[in-house]
Amino acid sequence: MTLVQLRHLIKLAETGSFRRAAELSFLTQPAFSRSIKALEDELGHRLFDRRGWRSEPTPFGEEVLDRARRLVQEADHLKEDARRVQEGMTGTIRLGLGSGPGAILTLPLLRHMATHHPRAHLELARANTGLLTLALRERRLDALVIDARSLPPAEDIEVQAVAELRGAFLCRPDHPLTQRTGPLPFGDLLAYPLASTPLSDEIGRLLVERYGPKAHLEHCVTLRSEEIAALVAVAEVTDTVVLTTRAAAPSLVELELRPALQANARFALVTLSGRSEPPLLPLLKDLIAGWLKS
Amino acid sequence: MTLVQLRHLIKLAETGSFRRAAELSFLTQPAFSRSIKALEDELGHRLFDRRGWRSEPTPFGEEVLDRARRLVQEADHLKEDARRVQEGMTGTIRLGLGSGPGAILTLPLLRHMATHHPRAHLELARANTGLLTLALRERRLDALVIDARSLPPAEDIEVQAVAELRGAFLCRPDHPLTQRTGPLPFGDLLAYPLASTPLSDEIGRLLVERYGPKAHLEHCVTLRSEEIAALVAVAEVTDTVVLTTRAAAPSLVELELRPALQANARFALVTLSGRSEPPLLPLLKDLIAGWLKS
DNA sequence: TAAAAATACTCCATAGGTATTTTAT
DNA sequence: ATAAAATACCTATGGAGTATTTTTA
Repeated sequence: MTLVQLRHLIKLAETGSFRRAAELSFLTQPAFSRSIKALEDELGHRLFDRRGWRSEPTPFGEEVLDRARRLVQEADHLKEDARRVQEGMTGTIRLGLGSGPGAILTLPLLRHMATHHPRAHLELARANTGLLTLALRERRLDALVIDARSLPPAEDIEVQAVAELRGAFLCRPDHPLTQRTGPLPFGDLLAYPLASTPLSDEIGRLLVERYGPKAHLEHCVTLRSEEIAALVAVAEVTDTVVLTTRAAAPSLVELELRPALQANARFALVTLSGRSEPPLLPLLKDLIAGWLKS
Repeated sequence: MTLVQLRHLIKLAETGSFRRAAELSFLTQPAFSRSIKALEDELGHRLFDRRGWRSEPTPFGEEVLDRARRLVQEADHLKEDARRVQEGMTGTIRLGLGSGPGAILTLPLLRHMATHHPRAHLELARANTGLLTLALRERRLDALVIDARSLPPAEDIEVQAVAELRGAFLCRPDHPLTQRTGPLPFGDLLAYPLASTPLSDEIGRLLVERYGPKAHLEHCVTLRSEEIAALVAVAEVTDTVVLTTRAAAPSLVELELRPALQANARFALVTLSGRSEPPLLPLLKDLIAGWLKS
């Protein structure tokens, strides 16, 4: 029993004639007849009553036809969807987002897919690097967007840089510190709450190196959460200063320090090496890179 | 895209190895690899990542696998059900029953199918001969069981005799007429209500011929309904005499007349000529013939 | 009798086998 | 270094074409 035979049976039911159905199937009449006969032999019953001018399905044929139509239609859907996946119109992608990328990308990603790819499935997971890489290795996720600095190098993992985002100390526009002119010394920040996500050791060392032992993360950070959006919301209504990427907090303003912070987040796309990427991934990669470039 | 290719893909997913999956598919490894490759080419994507020791589906492959499993399973079900139809274990049959056959056969038919063929679909329709033959011609029914006498001969219709049932005048066991000894003259019946279904002209003529003008149907039948069961029910609780087949009224007793009635119902199986019969029909035919013979 | 389907035969395309190379761990 | 998958090449089976017969309205 092949899909081709089932298609022939359906064409035959549509036309009621072997000759005509053969034409529509781009076959000669004998070849078509043999195809039907092979199906009848395999199923053990006559499927069509040959009645000269117009043939018609046997009762058994009617039952087979019902199921054949469903089967063939599902096969067509499979092919059709494969074509659509090819063109990025549909498909499934499960993306893990680290803290920073989550804050910046969640909304634009959801919005873009909803408007431009309504038939595509996007699944977002927000978690820390450790959980995300675990999920990636277990094939629960297809790719991650995280800060490359938080990722321990590994053989089985592939990292593609996506964008470098400047880190900064941010506060609300009418914050007392914004009244001051010229770059601030780091010590002046310490009068206010300092909020940040859990940062990598690398950033910690850089801060101490630049601003002295007072800048030790354990010491100076008073509010810590993985939820950047929450930290930013707090900074909007209090005197809290937030250490994060500029892009994650469009409502806040940047504080100029002396010396300048010059610490960047290196957003990267992380995938399992040796595994083909889902068809939608290149599209998302371009999108994200485009957004973060500006 | 063929069902065979989809089966191969599924085997591959089960084993994670081309070599092993090839074995299980009774193919050599190169042949198997080509089958997968052909599918990949047709769908436009790699379905499996070849990773030496153990291969695994690509994200796209996972999506295809889901649908492939459903498709193949449905195909298997189709074949399996065809086999079951072959063996009379399942299938659908739509049977039309005339008045007499309906009264006698409805219950036994339903009971037998329910107990011996629980997976088979039986659809019964009770109506008069005209409506039944119409439904048969429109393929709304597969076969009829009716009294052959009520059926006008036609080219496109095939009639197989099933059984001849003796017609009789029947009444309840303690009916006044049963007290009398010896055969009754027809006139004695006229003191009581006479019930019957609408009978054919042939029977009408036979009655007049045998018992005189008083036996004209229009004249002597006081209760007429297509529902034999209802007529019998009435005869059980009143002095009504019923003219019908012996088998339709097991609770009643037969009245002996002089001359004897000697009118038979000729139950027949009616099908459309030139149309294959449903696989279940021969079974039903044998059943019915068996029941009516006794 | 005329149109449709089945049969007889021939041929070729495609699926499968064997031998070998390439790839990945 | 070793096992697995891909490639190259060859073979054969089954599906398709042409010519013809059989069937049915």
